Amino acid sequence: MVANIRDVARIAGVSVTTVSRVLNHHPYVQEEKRQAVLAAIEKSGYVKNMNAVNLSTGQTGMIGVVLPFTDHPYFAALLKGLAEEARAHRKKLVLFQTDYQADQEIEALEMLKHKQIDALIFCSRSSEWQVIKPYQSFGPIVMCEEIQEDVSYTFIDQYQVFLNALHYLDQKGYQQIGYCIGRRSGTNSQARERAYRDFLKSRQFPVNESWIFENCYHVQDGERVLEEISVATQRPDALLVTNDQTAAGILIKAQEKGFSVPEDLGVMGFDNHPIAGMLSITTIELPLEEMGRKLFRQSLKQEISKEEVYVKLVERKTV
Amino acid sequence: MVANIRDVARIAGVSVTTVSRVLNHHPYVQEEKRQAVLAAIEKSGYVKNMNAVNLSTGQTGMIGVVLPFTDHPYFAALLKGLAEEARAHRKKLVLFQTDYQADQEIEALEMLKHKQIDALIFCSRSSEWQVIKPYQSFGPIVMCEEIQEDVSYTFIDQYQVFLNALHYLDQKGYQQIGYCIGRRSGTNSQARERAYRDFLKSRQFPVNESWIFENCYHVQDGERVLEEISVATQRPDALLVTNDQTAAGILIKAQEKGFSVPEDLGVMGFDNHPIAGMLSITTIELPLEEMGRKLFRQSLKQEISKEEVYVKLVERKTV
DNA sequence: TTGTACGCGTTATCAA
DNA sequence: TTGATAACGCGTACAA
Repeated sequence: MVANIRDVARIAGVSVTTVSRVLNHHPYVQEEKRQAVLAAIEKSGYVKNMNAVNLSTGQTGMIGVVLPFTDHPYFAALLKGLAEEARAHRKKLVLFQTDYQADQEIEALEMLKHKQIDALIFCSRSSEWQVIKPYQSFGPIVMCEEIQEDVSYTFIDQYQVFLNALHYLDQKGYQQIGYCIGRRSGTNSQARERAYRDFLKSRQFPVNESWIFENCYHVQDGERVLEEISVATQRPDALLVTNDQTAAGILIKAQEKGFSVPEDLGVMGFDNHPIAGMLSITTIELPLEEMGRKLFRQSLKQEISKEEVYVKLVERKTV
Repeated sequence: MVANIRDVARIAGVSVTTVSRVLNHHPYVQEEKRQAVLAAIEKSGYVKNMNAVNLSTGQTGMIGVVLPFTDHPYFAALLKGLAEEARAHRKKLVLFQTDYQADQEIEALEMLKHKQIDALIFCSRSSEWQVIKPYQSFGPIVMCEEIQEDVSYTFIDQYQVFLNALHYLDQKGYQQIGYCIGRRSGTNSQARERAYRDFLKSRQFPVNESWIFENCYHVQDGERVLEEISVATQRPDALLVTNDQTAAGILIKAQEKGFSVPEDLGVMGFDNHPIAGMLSITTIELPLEEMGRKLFRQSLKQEISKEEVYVKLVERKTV
């Protein structure tokens, strides 16, 4: 019933090659035969089976994207940039929402190996580099972190950015600085932690492990952080908060609890998400969509490249 | 260089059929030969090419998802549910971020036609049903709206929900009610508009076209709405706002402009996004993740089904 | 400019 | 339990 290229050829009275040429807009085909083929396609209800094309060419036009969640503004913004660029290149994105589960990352890598996707972009990862590395032989792999390995990536100099932010808080007179972060592991987080510890040491500021708050992603996490602070005996006087959602939660709860910001507590966010504007949060703007676009372009190239993007301090009212 | 199933067969001294059986964990294969095949796979560095499998089976294990943006909380939540269920079924999602461009929807439909994806889920659409309809013969298509056609969908009874919300505002004494919406077109939006007009007529409330605000998706849109209201000669005393982001923008700006909510202006949001909790917005909670999960399950079935999900009023302080 | 014939790598069928 | 062989549908040298 369903016609294939051979049926079309038969009906049109030409060879499959000619049909293929018409299909792919190749030159070297008489207008007359072209029309005959087109008519045969119409008549037979022929539909191209891309799986056969993929098998023959060894490509699928699909690029995999690994990220923990899509419902967090950070990753949503990254994804937006990726999707824009993918559309511009007429490629499609296959989503791997991992929830930071390594097995989902492996599935993505396996799909690269099995030629279901042409390349793979990691917006974040749980797996060790050593497990990812061998898959590079199956296609381009792109990371979103500064990693000292032979792989393409787009990065922000997290160490320097964090250090600058700390200096800024220092300048404003804060001396008991803590920070909120998603997870402690991950190259980006560890660069931040190094910056933090180096800074405290250089300034001889007090170190208090309980001023490092983990699992901070959403508004609720920020509320939790302020709850903890409010009952602590030793309180930080400023927080570096690695996303604006958490910063927002902190502010909301601070108001509730009667903490005044920035007097009792300085709060510096990251991302410059619209919520930061709403609540007048001083924040560090990250060019997430641009990162997404760069990441995508890197996934198209065989050559390894390293791209840096830069942040911008947005001064508002919480520091 | 790269080994295929025939190479493996040759090395193991068996037929390709036997290799295929081992690969697919079929019974009917001697342990001895099994081991030989496994050894041959190891030795040859054999990697399965899924495109060949897809060609042979006519399936890809990929499901397409069409949505305008991924960086809006409404669609992000839907996508989260979809992704969860996809993972549970070991399927992958292919993303079509359309920005409401019909041509992107066509591309998705064409991929279904060309067997690149097994099914297609529309979270929203710009195309006429008539253009989508013929593609149903190529695989399951699932919609996220109540549409009187022979197609699967998961829906909220938008007419009734909007009507209930309007009655609630009425009960609270508001009489000059307007509303904010994303776009006027779309089944869901039109059901809401019908509810709105029917309600006003039944109550003989004034109709004022300028109280219908379009293009409301983000916080900034809400700010814009309140700017407009503040300079209007005839002001609404309450707004139904079809997403919490816009509602939040309205509140922020209202505070700036010295409008008091709910006294001067009642605001009722939709979604029950975390931001609604933060700003104590009275809102109608939509079970978006559940919708995503249902939509995904429908995409796996050939039979057409219609699934309803239900909303919940969350009373807070803006009405 | 056109056609033949083979390659792509797997699964399915059917006979042994 | 195993194997030979035919699909699956398209792209493309190479020959004409």
